[in-house]
Amino acid sequence: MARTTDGSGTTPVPRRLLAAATRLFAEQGYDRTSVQEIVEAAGVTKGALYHYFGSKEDLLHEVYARVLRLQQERLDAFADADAPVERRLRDAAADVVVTTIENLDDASIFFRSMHHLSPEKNKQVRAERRRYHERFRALVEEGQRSGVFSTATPADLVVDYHFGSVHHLSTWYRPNGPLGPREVADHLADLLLRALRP
Amino acid sequence: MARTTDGSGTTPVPRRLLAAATRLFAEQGYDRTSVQEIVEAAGVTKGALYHYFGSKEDLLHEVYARVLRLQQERLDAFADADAPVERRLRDAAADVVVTTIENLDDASIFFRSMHHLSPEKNKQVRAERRRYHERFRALVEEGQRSGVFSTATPADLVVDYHFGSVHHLSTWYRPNGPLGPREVADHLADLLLRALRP
Amino acid sequence: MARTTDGSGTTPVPRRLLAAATRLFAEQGYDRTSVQEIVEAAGVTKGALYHYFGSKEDLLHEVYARVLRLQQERLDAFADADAPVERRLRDAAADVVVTTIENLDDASIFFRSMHHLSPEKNKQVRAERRRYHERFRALVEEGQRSGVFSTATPADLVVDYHFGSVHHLSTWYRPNGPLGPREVADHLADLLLRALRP
Amino acid sequence: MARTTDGSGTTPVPRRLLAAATRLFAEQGYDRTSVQEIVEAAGVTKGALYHYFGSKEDLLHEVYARVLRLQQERLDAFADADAPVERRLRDAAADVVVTTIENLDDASIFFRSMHHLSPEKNKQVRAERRRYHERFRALVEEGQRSGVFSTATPADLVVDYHFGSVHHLSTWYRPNGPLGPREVADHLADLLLRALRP
DNA sequence: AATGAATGAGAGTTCATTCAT
DNA sequence: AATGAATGAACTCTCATTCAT
Repeated sequence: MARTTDGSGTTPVPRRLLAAATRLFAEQGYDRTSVQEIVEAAGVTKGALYHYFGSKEDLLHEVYARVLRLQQERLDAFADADAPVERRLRDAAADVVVTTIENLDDASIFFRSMHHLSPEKNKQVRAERRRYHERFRALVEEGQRSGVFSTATPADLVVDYHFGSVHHLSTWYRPNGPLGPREVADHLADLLLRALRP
Repeated sequence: MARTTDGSGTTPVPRRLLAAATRLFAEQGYDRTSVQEIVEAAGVTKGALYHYFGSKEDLLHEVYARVLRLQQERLDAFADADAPVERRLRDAAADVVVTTIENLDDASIFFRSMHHLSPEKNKQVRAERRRYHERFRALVEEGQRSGVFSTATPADLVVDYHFGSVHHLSTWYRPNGPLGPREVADHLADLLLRALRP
Repeated sequence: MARTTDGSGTTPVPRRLLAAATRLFAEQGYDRTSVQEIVEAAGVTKGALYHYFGSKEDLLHEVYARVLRLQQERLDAFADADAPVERRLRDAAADVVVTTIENLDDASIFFRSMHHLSPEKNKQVRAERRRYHERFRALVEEGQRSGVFSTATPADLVVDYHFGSVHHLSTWYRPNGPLGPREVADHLADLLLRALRP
Repeated sequence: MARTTDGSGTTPVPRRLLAAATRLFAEQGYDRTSVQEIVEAAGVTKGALYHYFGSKEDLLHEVYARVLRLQQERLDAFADADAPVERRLRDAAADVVVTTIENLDDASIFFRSMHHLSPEKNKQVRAERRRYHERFRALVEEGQRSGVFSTATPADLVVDYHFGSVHHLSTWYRPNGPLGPREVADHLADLLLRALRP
């Protein structure tokens, strides 16, 4: 009886809905995905969806919340490590690339559909996002203060520079392309660190 | 009689429609903008829109075509200039930042709504986009061959790194923020060039 | 342990449900009140409601049954009293005004939602209603036969005239208006009796 | 080609929709009538309805507006007539009964569905309603001042008394009952005038 | 006695597009 | 060149009710 497909089986209904929504939002965009499509992909009825989620938007918000939590945890772990700052920044910069590639669906949604959230939820997500951004910036500033990074560019801009390339991954990265996640991550972290050389 | 408002006056109807659509697509996204809103903003009726454009999607495509044409022209000019390659790359890299900031609406649309185009049109836009990308990459490769740029990172990845930050601009750049277009452009071009130091 | 709030406590569950339903039906109308709202207001779950009541409509019918029983009892008491007919009619006419004002919620429901009952239940309520109407009419006819009331108007119409104004109370009467229930009742009974003067 | 049925023909679409809505709202109530039913009865599609009316509620509001206008016009005509006040009040009181009976559908809707209007629209309708009420009250007060009507009851209450019976008509009046509109009107006006005798 | 997950039908509304004029 | 009435399909969301536990 225990199956692992999305359509039905033992996976809890909310989990199935979230998985189906994630895939469809990434493939087609939030607006182009109908609630009907989601419930069909999850093998339940509309009523079930609205039993667990208040609205279609809530579903989107849940996708975000999950990604944000995951990324923040990983960044915290790397930033708190016992190593020189250039090592910690490099690891964090590379890790966000790897996890982004490994969750390209979530990433696409994140960077393409955030503006579909209501002002209220948008604010909430932006706040959590900012926390993440600032943790990263703190690493850059730490290196700048200790002289291992150049101070030519404001730390803020450096962070935006790097995250721009991370967001961009979902546009060009293809799983069966010439470079694997680790290789891309190393290259992008490399570019960041090289740009920061004094 | 000659007025300059969008609502009516001497500006040709197709131009008015395009301007209204650009603004609305940028503000609300393609899917969330109704044809009704566009024609109201342009001060015409639906019939007029469908007289000049085959569909709502055509309107989006026209927005793209205009941006692409503009950017390609500017890139060609900078790349063909008579100057050292590091100068030409720097100028091109900075210019795309400035023109992106000066047309943030178009940029938002570009990076958020491309997937709303039909496969056919999407292909066409991607082809033109690739041409642009390759011209840029050629500059990087030229510098790598001549030894002024490091060969540590594949040129393709370098270009994606930079354009990631350009796309990202519409997410964080605010006209009344601390940095003007030119300053941001200098910083971002700087980061690129520094990352390419051998 | 003995609490008096609606939300929970010692009040029996069916009673709590009925009270919540009465208030909500009066405030929002029958159709606009969801079963979910009722059970939340009563502090129970849907299962409990459907344990005690067969359907949402049953709840409405119970509200009616309670009001009808109460009004019939009071009318019978006044009509059976040992007093001249003009006194008995006057007291009955005034009393129905007072009790209507004191239970404006029930009254609103009564006059606005009767048509929401199924034909079957509607018939039942109409039958009990008719019994009430006829008891009242009998008083008018008694007075007409004995010559204390004018026979210019058919007794039926007289009763409808008076009950029209009673139904109407829920439209205009406000508890903190200039007139109290007793004063309104006296005035309306007065108008009825004056209209019946030979 | 020129047919007069509701389903289609030369009657303008908005008129057809209004007529269908009026009938259905009266028969089933506002909440129990679906937009689908209305457009089917009018022989058009939903799109057509929303082309002319902003919402289902707008349709209801239009029904009200039409009735209010009609009634106000008639009351003004009777009140402004050149006749003794008791004659003018009598005529106005009887006329509102006749026109109510002749438009029982509108009347049912009016007195049963007003609370379905949004607070905003409700306010508007109440304001127009009050204007009507006050015109009527002015007649009563005029008679009270000149001594032809008793001052025992406040004029406000007298008006509510009469209109209660008018509203009530849609509850009990049946076209094929023993009394015609004119007869009922005479009786009810009679009761009012008799109640007002000094 | 009571839960609450799940159903499934139907609600009001929006919208890109067409077409007679 | 331009109108605007009308279409028809799709949209998100609500709800009374059922049933295994």
